Amino acid sequence: MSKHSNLHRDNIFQLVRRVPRGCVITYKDIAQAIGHPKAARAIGKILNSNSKLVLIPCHRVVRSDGGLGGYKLGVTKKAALLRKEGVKITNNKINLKRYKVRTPF
DNA sequence: TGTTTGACAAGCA
DNA sequence: CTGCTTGCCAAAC
Repeated sequence: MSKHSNLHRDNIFQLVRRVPRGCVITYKDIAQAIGHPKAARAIGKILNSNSKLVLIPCHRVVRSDGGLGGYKLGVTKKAALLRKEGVKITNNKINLKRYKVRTPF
């Protein structure tokens, strides 16, 4: 059950899985990490296929402008999860300077 | 195999 | 600051 293009997909999921509680990462950061700086748009599409929402905290993936982005179960749910982890959201925006992970990639 | 679709991003008016 | 346009990439049609 291994298709070749799943390599990136798995990279993405494993990367997101490392994002600690109370922190966020951007779609763009992920794109750069897998070697496709311009593929941010495709990241969301791939995360959308994430079936293991509990194992992979994709609610911690947000837009590079601090916007929430989307979520399989709706942005409302996403915002609730983030707030529960201590991430403050003001006017539907997140302070990346404060919550974004320090790139250990 | 060509076209359309999105959980994006950057530039510009 | 807000809204529109163009570029990108993987997956679904």
